[in-house]
Amino acid sequence: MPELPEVETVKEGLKKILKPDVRIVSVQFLRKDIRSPLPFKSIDTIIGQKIISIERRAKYIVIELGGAIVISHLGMTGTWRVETSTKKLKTHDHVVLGLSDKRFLIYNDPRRFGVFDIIPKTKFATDKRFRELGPEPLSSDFHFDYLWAKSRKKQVPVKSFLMDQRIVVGVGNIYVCEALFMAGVSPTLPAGKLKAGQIDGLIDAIQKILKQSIESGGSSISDYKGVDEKDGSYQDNHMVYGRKGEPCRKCSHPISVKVISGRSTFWCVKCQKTLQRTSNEPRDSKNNISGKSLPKTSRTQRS
DNA sequence: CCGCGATCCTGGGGGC
DNA sequence: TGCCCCCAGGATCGCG
Repeated sequence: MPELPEVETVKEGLKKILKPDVRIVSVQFLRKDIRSPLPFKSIDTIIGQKIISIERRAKYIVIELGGAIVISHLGMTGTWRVETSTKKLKTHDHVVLGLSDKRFLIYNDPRRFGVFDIIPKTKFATDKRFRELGPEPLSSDFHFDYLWAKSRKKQVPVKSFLMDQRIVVGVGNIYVCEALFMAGVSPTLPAGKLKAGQIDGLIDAIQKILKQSIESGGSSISDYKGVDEKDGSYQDNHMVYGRKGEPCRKCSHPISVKVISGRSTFWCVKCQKTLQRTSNEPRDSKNNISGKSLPKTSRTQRS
C-alpha cells in the first residue's frame, strides 16, 4: 500500500496532531501481534513522554520521544486516525495511544502486514530494519554515480532493482511502474544493462513523480487514507498503474500487465523499450570528478 | 552472494 | 444472492 508519498502524508498528518507539548498518557494493544509481536514490555518507556520529533525514514514513521523511539510501518493496509473516545473502535484497530489532550491515536490494519514497535534510542542506529536501507530518493545521496555503481553486473529486472529498499527506499509497485514509464525504460531490462542516460532519466522520474504525489496527498487505491481520513488524489495522474488494456496516455497502445518479482507490473510496450536508443554511451563514473550528478540542464540535454 | 517464489493476512471485486 | 477464486500499496525467509 503506502509508498513514500503516502507515508510522508501520514507523517505530516501525525505531526499536526502530535505537537511537542502533547504527551502519550496510555498505550493499549488490542492483540498480541501484527506482523511482529507488539511491544508490551516497552510500554512504560513511552508513557508520559513528550514528542521530540516525527520523521519518515523509508516507509517507516519514526516518532522520537524522551527516551525511546516509536516506529510504525503501514504494511499494505495500515492507517492512523484520531478519535475523541475509545468507544469508536473499529474492527482491525490494533493500537490505541491515549494523548494528554484527551484524544486517541488509533492504528488500524486489516491485513496486519504493518509494524508497530518501540525501541530504545540507543538501538536505533543498529536496528536491522534501518541498518541496510538505501538512500532517500529525494536526498542528494540518490545520484547518478551511486545508482550507476549499484546497478552494474545486476541481472535483476530494473523494476525489482528499484523496489529493493537496499538500493533506494520508498519506491513501491505503483511508483516504480510510473517512473519506468516516465523514463521510457522497460521494467524487464536487467539493471546492469541500464545506460547512463537511462540512469539519469530514472532518477529524475522517481524524484518528479514522488514529489508530485506528495503534493497530491499520495495515491488512494482502496485502503490508503491520510490521518485526516481524506483520500489522496495522485491515482488520477497514474499513466500506467492499474490501467491494463486501457490506451497509453502518450501513444494509445493498450497498457500491458505482467507479473515481475511477484507483483503486477503495468507498462506500455511501445513507449518503454527493452533496447533503448544508443545515443547514450555508458558513462565512466570515475570521470565524474565532482562525485556528484551533473547539473539537471546538462542531463536533460544529453537525453 | 544472487534471484525467485512462497508466505504472512483480510476484504473486495469479478465471474459463474 | 451466494460462492469461489483472484487480487491488493510490503517485506522477509528459505531454496536452488
